[in-house]
This record gives sequence, C-alpha cells and structure tokens, in this order.
Amino acid sequence: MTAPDMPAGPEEVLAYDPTAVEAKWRARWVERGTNATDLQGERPYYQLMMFPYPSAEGLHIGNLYAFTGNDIHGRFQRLQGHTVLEPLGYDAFGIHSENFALKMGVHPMELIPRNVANFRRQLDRAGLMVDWRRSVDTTDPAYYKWTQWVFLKLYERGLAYKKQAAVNWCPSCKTVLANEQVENGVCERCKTTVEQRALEQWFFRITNYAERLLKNLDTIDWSDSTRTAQRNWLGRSEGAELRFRVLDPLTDAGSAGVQVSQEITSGSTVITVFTTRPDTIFGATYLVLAPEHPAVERVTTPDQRGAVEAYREAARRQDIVSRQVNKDKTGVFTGAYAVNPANGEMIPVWTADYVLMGYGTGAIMAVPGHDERDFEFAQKFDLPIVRVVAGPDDDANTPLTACYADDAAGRLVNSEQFNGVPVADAKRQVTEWLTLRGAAKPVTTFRLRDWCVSRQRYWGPPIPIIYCDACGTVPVPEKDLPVVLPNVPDYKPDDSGVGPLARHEAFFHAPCPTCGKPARRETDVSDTFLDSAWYFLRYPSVPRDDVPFDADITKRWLPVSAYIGGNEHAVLHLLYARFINMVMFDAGLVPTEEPFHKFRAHGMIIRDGAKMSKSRGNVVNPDAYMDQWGADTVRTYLMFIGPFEEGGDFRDQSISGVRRFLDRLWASVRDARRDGAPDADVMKKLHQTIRKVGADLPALSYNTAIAAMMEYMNVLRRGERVPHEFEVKPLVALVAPFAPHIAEELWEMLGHRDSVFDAGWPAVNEELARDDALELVVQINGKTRGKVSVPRDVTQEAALAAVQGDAGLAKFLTGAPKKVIYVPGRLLNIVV
RNA sequence: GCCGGGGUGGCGAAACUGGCUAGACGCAAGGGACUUAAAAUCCCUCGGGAGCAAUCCCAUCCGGGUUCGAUUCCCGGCCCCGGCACCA
Repeated sequence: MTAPDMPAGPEEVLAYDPTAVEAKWRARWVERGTNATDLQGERPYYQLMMFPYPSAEGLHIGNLYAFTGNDIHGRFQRLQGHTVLEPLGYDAFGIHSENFALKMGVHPMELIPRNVANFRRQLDRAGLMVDWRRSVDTTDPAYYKWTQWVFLKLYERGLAYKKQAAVNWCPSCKTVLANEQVENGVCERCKTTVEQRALEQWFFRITNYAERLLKNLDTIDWSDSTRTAQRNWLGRSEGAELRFRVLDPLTDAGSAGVQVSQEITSGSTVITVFTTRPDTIFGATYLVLAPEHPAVERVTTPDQRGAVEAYREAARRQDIVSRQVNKDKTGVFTGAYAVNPANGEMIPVWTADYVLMGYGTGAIMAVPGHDERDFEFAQKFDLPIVRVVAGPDDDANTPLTACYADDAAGRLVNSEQFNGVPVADAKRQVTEWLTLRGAAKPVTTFRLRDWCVSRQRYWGPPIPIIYCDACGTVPVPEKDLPVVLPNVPDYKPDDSGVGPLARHEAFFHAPCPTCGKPARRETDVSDTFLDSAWYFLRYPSVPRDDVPFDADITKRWLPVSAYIGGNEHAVLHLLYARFINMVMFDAGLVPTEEPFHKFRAHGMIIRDGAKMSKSRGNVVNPDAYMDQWGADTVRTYLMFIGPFEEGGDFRDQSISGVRRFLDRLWASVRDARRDGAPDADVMKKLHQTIRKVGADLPALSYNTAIAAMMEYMNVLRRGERVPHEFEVKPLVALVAPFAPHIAEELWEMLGHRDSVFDAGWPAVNEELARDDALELVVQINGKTRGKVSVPRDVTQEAALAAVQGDAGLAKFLTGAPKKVIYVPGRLLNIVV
C-alpha cells in the first residue's frame, strides 16, 4: 500500500504532469479520429502550412513555430464551427537531401524514410491537428507520378519547352540552378561561385503569365512584404523598343558627317534597344550591345574584330559573380556606327558586359547624361555626354558633373520640338513621334525570366520525355506514369553536364511510345520547386490513385483558406505555386486563378538576440524542451514571445512563466467549486477576455491573446481565491488552440465526454462584459490629470460638473474653461 | 543604391481608427507572508530625477512640425534586420 515510490499525497497525484497528459491525448485523438477531417463536412476550411524538408537534424524550432501558429489558427477555425483540413507532408526531393546523402555515404532512398520517421515522431509530440491520412511525400512514386503529370500538362499547353541557354552552373553541386537559386553570384546552397554554361534545358513559360501574376497581387489578401517582394521580382517596366539602323561600312562609306536618311531601310542591320526613357533619345550618344548579342558579329568592322573577339571570349569565360558583383565598366568599340533616329546623328556602337543579354533586347541606347551606368562608362571611354533633361534649377547649358536621373521634376532641353516638355509627357510624346516614323514601338518588359526546371541530378522526379530519332521529342503517355526513379548505387553527379541517370542503361534506353523503336529517355530530373508548386492541390485527394486531384473535392476545398509560412519563400515557392495553379485554372481543373487567398508570413525565431545556427551552437532542439516542459508549454511559449508575424527571441529563462500559467489553470479547474454563484466582477473580466482572445486569434495576435488570458488568471486567483467552475470552464476553451492536450484533459475533468474542439467557441455575453460605470479620462490643457467615474451615457455638461466637483481635479482648473473637448466614452479635455 | 519591417524599462514586449497620468502580460531583481528549512504558492516594489510627504519634473532613437492632446500623423537625420540589385 505504501510503496516508497508511490506519490506522497493526494496533492501530488493531481499535480499537472504534461508527460502523462500529452501521451494520453495523443493516443485518444488517434483512437477517436479527432483529427480526421470529414471532407464532406460543413463549412470547409483549408488551413495550409508549408511542408518541411525532412532534414537529418530533425525538426527545427522554426518549423515548430510555423506549425504551431498554423495549428492555432486551424483549431480556432474548428472551434468556430468550420470543418478544418490541416494536412502536412514532406518535401523530400532535392539537392539538399542528395548532397547530405552523398556526404554521409547513405543512399537517399534509405536516408529519407529514416528522416521522415523521425520528423513524424517529433510532429506527433507537438500536438498538431493534422489529418495524417492525407499526407504527401514528394519522393513517393504515388506522388511524383502526378508531378510528372503536371509537367506533361504544361508540355501539352505549350508551356514547357527545351532550349539551349546560358545557364547558371554550380561546379560543386554539378547542376544548373534557377536564377532564384543564385545569390550574388554564388550558389544559395553551397556558396560556390556559379559559372555560365550553355546547356539544353527544359523551361516553363512563366513569363507568359507575368502580367496576370502581377495584376492579381492587388486582389489577394497577403502580407504586404510578400506582395512587394513578388512585384519587385516580376519587375514590370513600361518603355519602348527603339530601332537604330547600323551604317553599312560599304554603302555608307565616306558618308560620315553627312546627314543620312532617317528612313530605316529594310535589309540593313537594325539594332533594337529597350528603354524606359524614350524621352532621352536626343541624348543617346552611343549604343551598347551585350557581348552575347548576335548583332555584334555582324556589325564589327575588320579592324576592330580582334579586340571585339577577345572581349567576347573573356566575357564568355567569366563567371557570373565577377560579371555581376564587379561593376567596373569594361567594353570595346565595334567600329560600327548607327543612326540616332531622332536627330540623324551617327553614334558609335560598343559592346560591354554591363548590358545583359537576358533582359530587354540585350541592347541599349546609352544616355550618359541621364543614366548612372552610361555616365560612368562614357567618362571612362571618353564618349560625349549631352544634357537633354534639365531639373528645376538647371537650363540647357548647365554642365553635367553627374548624371541627372530624376524623371519626376525634369523637363526636356536640347531636344528640338520637345524642349520644355515634362519628362512624364515626353516619354509618351517621343514614343508616339518615333512610332509614326517606324522607329519605335511601346513595350512592357518584365524582369522575370522563364523558369528553368532541368536539374542534372539524381534525387528528383525524372522528366517524363523520350527522344526518338524518328518521332522526335515524345512525352511519356499518362498511362505509363510514373517514370520511376531507379534505385541505383551510383548517383553521384559529374562534370559532364548530363545527369547521372544517363549512365544507367536500363533507365536510359526505352522504346518510343509512338513508334516503338528504340529511343532514349530524358535524363534530367525536375526542380524540387515543381514538387512544392502543386502539393496543396494533392492533399484533399490523397487516397485517389487515378487522378492527381478529384474534381469535386478540389472544387469544395480549393482555394486554400489560409496559408501561413516563411517569407523566405516569397518569390520562389509562392510565385511558382501561383503560376502552376493558374495553368491548372486555365485547363479547367481548379476553381480559382489564385491558390492562396490569404497568406501571412510569420517572423523568425532568434535565440538570445542572435540568429540560430549550428556554428553558433545555439540551436534549440524541440525534443529537449518538450521533455522538460511539455509540448503545450513549448507551443504556448513560442506564441508568447513576440508578435507572430514578427518573430521573437527565444530565451530559456522565460519559459517558466508560461508553464506557471498552465499550472495555475490546472489547479483552478481541479479545485473549482461548484456551489454558490460565480463572482460578477470575475465574470465581467471573463467575457471581456473571451472577446479579446476571439478578436486576437484570427489576426494572429497570439502574444496579446495569451497576455489577456494571463491577466484573467490573475483576476481569477487574486488573493488565493478559489474560482467557481463557471469562471474557469470557458477559459479552458480559450486556451485549447494553444495548449490542446491540457485543454482536453481539463475539459474531461469538467465532466465532458467529447473533445473540447467540438464544443464550440464560448460566446461573449455582452451583458456581463459591460462596464456600467465609465472611468472618463480627464485632461487639463492636454495633460492627463485623472479620471472621474461617471455613467456610460454621460453628457459633456455632466462630465464637466463631475470634474469640477472632484477636489483632486478641480485644483487644476485655474480659470474658466476656454475650450472643452469631449470624446464620449473616452475622455474630457478642458483647456483653461 | 532601391524596396519592405523595425528602434519603447535590466530583458521579451503592450498601447484599437491620435486620447484610459506610456510600459499591460511575462522573465529577471528586491522585500514580505506561509514553512523547522527549502521548493511551491500568495502579497508588495520595480523607467529616471527631486521631495518626509501629498506631489512635481523628465522620459517611447535624434532634431523640427501639425494638434487641445503624438509611441501613433508630417518633414529631416542616425542606427538595426530582411529582400532585391549593372534589369536600361
């Protein structure tokens, strides 16, 4: 009976033990199917969180932060009566996993399942309301079968194409990288200097969607920071393409200095440039072609050929880092001259690497007077600098000591009939004028490039294409999907520019789906961002094996109701997902153009004021904290340390406060009295708290919601008072989204058999919540001097009288009121 | 350089659309009650300065401004974090 290891007394038997409570409810939820979503349920609400890459290190506290924030939002929606789908899966393909597998000498097909199992264990502990029946793993053939299907859909619609292109090549990862994966000229993953290579690559025509991707940003409910990042990335510029005829060295020989015809004659070489400043054309004193520009070859004169060739060769060999980071201007004169269509002047044609082949037309008209880069270049090579725009304090002859790039305040000068026209108008007028003369065309350019999806690697979904000598490029028929990634021991990338799959005969050789003759498979795999560009479409349809997503279910559950994730994906994942969804919309397969009507970016968790990193050794291991404090405490603490959308500073020292709060909640329910009546003041505070928390949760103001509950707890237990059951019961429901396990346990303790999450959100009783008397703030000369207690609907006169009758306040009234500002329900300001 | 987001006590942070004597809530710190003692719990103090005290003055990065009233709005500047960057 009295074994030595038995708990000593009843007090301890009933103490809050998170380990036991959490284990009990983890099991109970599975047993009861509490988190299994009925897809036919009323008021569907699709709560989406960004699925993690299952790293070998296990769940990062940042993952837990994001998931908890999502989970609270999802659980709150459920308490509001929605049928909530809150799925989670694994984004396990990609270079990251493959590199790690190579480093460890473990095959990814062995490594990934191990990591996934560890993640699953950690995620289960975290108390997420995830319906695990609808999970996805991007490396599962049952999933990537449909990733390949997505590729084929794009191919079918003319949105996937192959071209040879100068691409970013990472010599360490030995693969092509998307522009988005290159940071300041180095690989975002391994920080190796990226090189240029010309390879045959598969691209998606995301640029066809640029205008829609931009326009829709105005209609979706997203964090501003994310929308701005996308706008910048899309980079829309309005301007004009201008045509410059190049003087033919033979027919135009000797005509230097002669006014040449301004007609653009057909047959001669014409250089088309893109500019956002057509108004400055009279100041265009030379042209620049990108070194890769095909016209360089044609226009270069024999005496310049040697220098030009050498320059082009150097540019070709140069890596992208030096080209983008080193901004010293270099270039070579081609020997050619072109005609400025505005004034007929002959201007030299140069080639220089500060002009990029990939943007606009790969050629520019240089206006050194009004462009910083052109100014720098012109100074270095002693090219003429002409002023054609004057600011408010300048005139046509004010010397230019630096370029003048202000396009808001300037007016044109030295521009013939356009002199005096403000820049904004001149842009349009000059374009119109040149258009009439056949030398211009208004165009809109985007910074966005097509999406290169080819990867010369192993760990990804094989691109479902077969090359046949007779039939050409043949897509793998849908019935033959998936093209299974073979389990091969030799998956190491090499420097050949061809993926490792090319070395595996059994994979490489395949019959042509059209004619049956021997043919070759595409050996590139697709970018991991394709896996994650459509995963949210898959979750609701997961058991289905015959379609990627069921039409009815998709119509019912898409678009996603709320998506919360990291802003590091503002331009990569979120743009690609919007693009793919838009394509699916055009194909009639999804109900809306935009997949995520509401997106919120959460902040970042730092630790003790510094970013967490392995090298700093300050990484928080969620397991250790959940062991010590319990998952409910860790969850609630993470949400308490700062505004969810801004992040917070994780400090070990502070966790105890949250745990104390849960301890007190536990004790309050355990000891609650059932006799007598609840206290009116406490009930007032309770209903005010319900109102506050109910308003804070949908706004993701989790930290203030928790503070409000703590405040209520202080009222509830002030001076060791024993709370009444009615005073604590609704609080259990308020706490539930944050601390689901303890909430369920306490709910049961209060005599309920069903889950607290099916009990509904407590209603605010406005009657009880109302303050009868109003504490009116009194200011004298704008300075707050005190308060008077007055009836709610007090008039200004009555309020003033109350102040005059208050000895403490009346002494500040040193004269007759000159002016009285009365804000009903708020304050009374008396100016004397 | 451009675009976002910030700058409030020893610390993490509150303050709805300009208004409840700025600092809720929590941590840390100090004091007290209970206890043989400790833990736990509960109570009190906790931006700076002056004063025995009631009270008064100063204080939300800095300098101006608008207003009866500014952490909040406007102008100028400094600093920190994140993103983009030779994009014509």
